[in-house]
Amino acid sequence: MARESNKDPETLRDRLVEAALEILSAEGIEGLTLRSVARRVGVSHGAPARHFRSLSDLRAEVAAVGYRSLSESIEKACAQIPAEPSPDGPLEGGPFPRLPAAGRAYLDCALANPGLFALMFRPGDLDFENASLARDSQSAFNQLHEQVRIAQSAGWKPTHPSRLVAGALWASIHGLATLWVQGAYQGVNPNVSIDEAVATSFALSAPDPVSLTDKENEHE
Amino acid sequence: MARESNKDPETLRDRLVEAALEILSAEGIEGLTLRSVARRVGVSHGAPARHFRSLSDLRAEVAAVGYRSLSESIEKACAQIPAEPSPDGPLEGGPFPRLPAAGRAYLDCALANPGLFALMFRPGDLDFENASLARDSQSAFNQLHEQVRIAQSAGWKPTHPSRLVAGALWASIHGLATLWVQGAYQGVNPNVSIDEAVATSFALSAPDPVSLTDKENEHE
DNA sequence: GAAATCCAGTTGACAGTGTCTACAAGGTTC
DNA sequence: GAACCTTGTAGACACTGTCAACTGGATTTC
Repeated sequence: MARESNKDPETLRDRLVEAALEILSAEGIEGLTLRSVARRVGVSHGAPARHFRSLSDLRAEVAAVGYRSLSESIEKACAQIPAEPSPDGPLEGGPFPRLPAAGRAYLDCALANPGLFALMFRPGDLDFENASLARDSQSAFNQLHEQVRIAQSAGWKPTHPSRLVAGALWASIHGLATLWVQGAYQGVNPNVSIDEAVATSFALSAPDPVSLTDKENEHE
Repeated sequence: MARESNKDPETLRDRLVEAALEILSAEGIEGLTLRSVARRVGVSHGAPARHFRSLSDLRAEVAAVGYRSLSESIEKACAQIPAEPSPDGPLEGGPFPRLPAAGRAYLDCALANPGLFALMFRPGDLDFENASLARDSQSAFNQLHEQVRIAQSAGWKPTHPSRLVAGALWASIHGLATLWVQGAYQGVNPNVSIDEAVATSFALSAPDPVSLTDKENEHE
């Protein structure tokens, strides 16, 4: 969505958001200030005020870019898995592996840019009562929700409301991403790889294709 | 552990930590500064430097208090449930309900003091490579880990490493607490109560006493 | 007992921050 | 051409963390 450096006459507003993303990636969330953004772009410290009412306003804008990017990553990850279950069984395709794929994409986004992820979800930084922010963050959730609905229509946890199931899965993977990014998980559970951690989360809460089909292929 | 206002000749260090907790509770994490703490205690702005090398140092100390309080709450919640399964079935007592109880206690701590919870787990604020901090945060996790071991010894997910299962459960409840405290969950999933949300999380990932015993009492 | 030392808190300074106001330059509109 | 609006500049203000110099009192040492 965010076409980058296509058009040369980029507006200052766009350049400020771009600079903010670069700062988040390079220095983390602590380095993101209105003045550092202005410095990076090469304008005076008061210039950003023409485009963002406050620092919170800039943060919300950058977070929105992050939400869109997250949503696209999840969509792409799901699309790489065939929509129809493959003849080799549900492990190879279909709706069930799409849920772990979506979760893995979520996690990869957080690990790839911890600063941006922190900005998007750090308590106290953003005001989720802001309507625009709520709308932007909704899209990624809807991706997950859609996959949950498909899995439920195929027989997984069909009696639980899909929105609640999607919320629980989101919380599960989000919690792991948060704890991992800040090092809290590694602090209490050292020598565990992120792959092992996420696999265990999936094993506990995501639909298990094997158990769903264990009447057909019990020993696989 | 933190005996409050027992001894009158409290040290300034203790009073600073106490003031920091009050500020977190009243104004949230944004209001916590070295100077605001000094003001509340009634000392000069430079006084805290005698007891804390930096603002991060004060934050770590306050977070440690939060970890201890969290650990005690979990312990207390578990202790209220009989250790031996009751004759009415596993729902009424024994190790399995202790896991949801621990999770619920964790969540209640976050909801009761969002500012302190944010301080304890906000990415970028704390350095979990700090040995003391890691040790303090370990205790609450160990509570959960112990309950997982008990549940596993009773037959729940016995093949998964207990540390990984405990980590996954922690991530699940921690994610819900984080998303709820900052309003992100409500933003995408309005009109859902925290009770419904947490019940769904438990239904997905926590051990289900009913399914474990459904050979005896299938329709309950 | 006097002197030296140390500790805890004060005070002032500095650079950095967000935000506000006044201002200037350039384009647009009537 | 004049009025106006937009956009960026420049300076000020209050706030922050951090540092160094200082002060007063308690403690230690001779």
